[in-house]
Amino acid sequence: MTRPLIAQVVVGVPVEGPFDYLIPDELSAKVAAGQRVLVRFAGRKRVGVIVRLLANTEHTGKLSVLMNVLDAAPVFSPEFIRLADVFARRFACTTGEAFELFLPAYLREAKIAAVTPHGPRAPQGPFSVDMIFDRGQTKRWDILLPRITATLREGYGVLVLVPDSARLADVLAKLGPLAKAEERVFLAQDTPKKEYDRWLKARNGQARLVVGFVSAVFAPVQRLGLVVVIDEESAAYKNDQSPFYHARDVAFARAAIEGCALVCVSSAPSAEMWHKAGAGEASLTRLDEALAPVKLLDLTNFKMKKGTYVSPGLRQLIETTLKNGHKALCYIQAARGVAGVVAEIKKIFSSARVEGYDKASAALGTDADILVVTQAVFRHRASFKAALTVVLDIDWEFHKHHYQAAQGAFALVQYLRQMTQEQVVLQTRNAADPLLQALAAPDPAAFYDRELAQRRAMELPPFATHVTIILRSADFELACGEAKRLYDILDPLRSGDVMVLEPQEDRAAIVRGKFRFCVTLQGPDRDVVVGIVKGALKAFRPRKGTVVTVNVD
DNA sequence: AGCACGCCGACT
DNA sequence: GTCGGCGTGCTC
Repeated sequence: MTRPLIAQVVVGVPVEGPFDYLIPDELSAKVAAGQRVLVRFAGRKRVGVIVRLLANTEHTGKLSVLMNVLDAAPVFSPEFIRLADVFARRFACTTGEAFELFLPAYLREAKIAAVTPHGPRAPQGPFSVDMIFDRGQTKRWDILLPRITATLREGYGVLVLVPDSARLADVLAKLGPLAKAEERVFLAQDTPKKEYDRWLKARNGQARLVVGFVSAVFAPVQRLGLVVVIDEESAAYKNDQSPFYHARDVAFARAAIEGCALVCVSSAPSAEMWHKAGAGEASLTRLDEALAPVKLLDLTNFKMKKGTYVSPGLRQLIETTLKNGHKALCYIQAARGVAGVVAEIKKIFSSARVEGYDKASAALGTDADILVVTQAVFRHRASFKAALTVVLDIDWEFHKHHYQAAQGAFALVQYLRQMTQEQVVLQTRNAADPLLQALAAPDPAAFYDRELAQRRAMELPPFATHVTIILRSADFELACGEAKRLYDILDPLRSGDVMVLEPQEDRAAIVRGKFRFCVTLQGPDRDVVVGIVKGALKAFRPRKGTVVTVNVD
């Protein structure tokens, strides 16, 4: 092959590219796909990434010349170049923006990365997906630890994702000596230099076991042999800003590209993963464990004072529990606040020790007879147990108006069961709801079957893709008008099975003083729906003062 | 995204 | 007259 003269480069801007650059003689020995380069783009210097080298260009205008090759070796492996491509199509951004996301902040600027060349490619293969459904929290490690150990022993790298710092502590404790020697934890709140140092240790093959949060899914672990996603169903895996990627989905794509194993672990698998298992796209391993039974406490015939939660039925249950010298745990949504419930319960059970526990609490009052808690209690999921657990208002969880609400309520109940010895009671005014009954059924498959049937009927994920385009502005009229204007561009683009929903206020209508409107598209084929959105956004230029973001599923 | 170009209103 | 607002086009 003749010496490549052209480097195709992508940069972190919302235009797809790639852009062709001439390779000057003095740089010809250093250019390679995956290299970071310095280019002049639209009149100013930018850091870009070479995606391919070509012998000639198809671009008719005059070409600019590569200014510099930044690093001694490519920062990105061929697998990462493919991941950027897949990521951009999946989450509706450009390849250049994907590369920027993959890099630690320190390397988004023209600093030099002390990277060593990639080793020869030797996939661990084959690509496989396992869903471990561990109803408790301990048996999973009988599978995970040997797998992680074996993968490391064979000379392959391991990436473990955890949703939050409580899980991180649990996981590091379980990994024990393995973690001491080799783990590298990626923390978002690190300084750029520290984040870069850790990134570099993975990239240069010194850290072969990496444990981290959402964005650690991009950690450049070398010779990747195993990706583990702990508590796969956690909402924390969804990136909360644009691009709104889901770390589990990225892990899936990454394992497929690298040709390695993906293991998802959960006590309450997402409906998406349960569906994948049913469709043969993942193996399902069920680790059964006896858990406290779940009962519905029907409030239909009780008139309760507004803002109170203790029904006569619940009062009896708690009395019995206290009489037996046992503890009761009352779960309330954080937004309602624990203080009011603590006051109500103290009034009823004047001789009992009642304590609240939420995000702000220093310690869990383990001596209390009755604990009123929010989701913050799951920091103690592995250690604390009560005889009786009550979800004071399961309907609030169950009827949040987004499609993962029932899934979230199911997970909540499963976690609470792990902390309960005798029974979990759900107070409800919808005791006849078949999905809620399925949620309380002894066999978890009952819940998934019904939930997935409903999602199929309503054309919700995983049976369809939903893409929401959010327009935000400090000016209400502007945000509203822009949403309407975007809708008018999208509407004629829809094909037979793609629906475009009328513009409406976003679920979070005002965030930090910005009004939010959204336009939602849905359709059975993700590539088609995302393609339409990308096409429309190319033609749509938001007016000054409005920001557009895209959220896939 | 970010920049240049170009067209209209209100100021020394 | 011309300064500067922002709509529009373009980036190898």
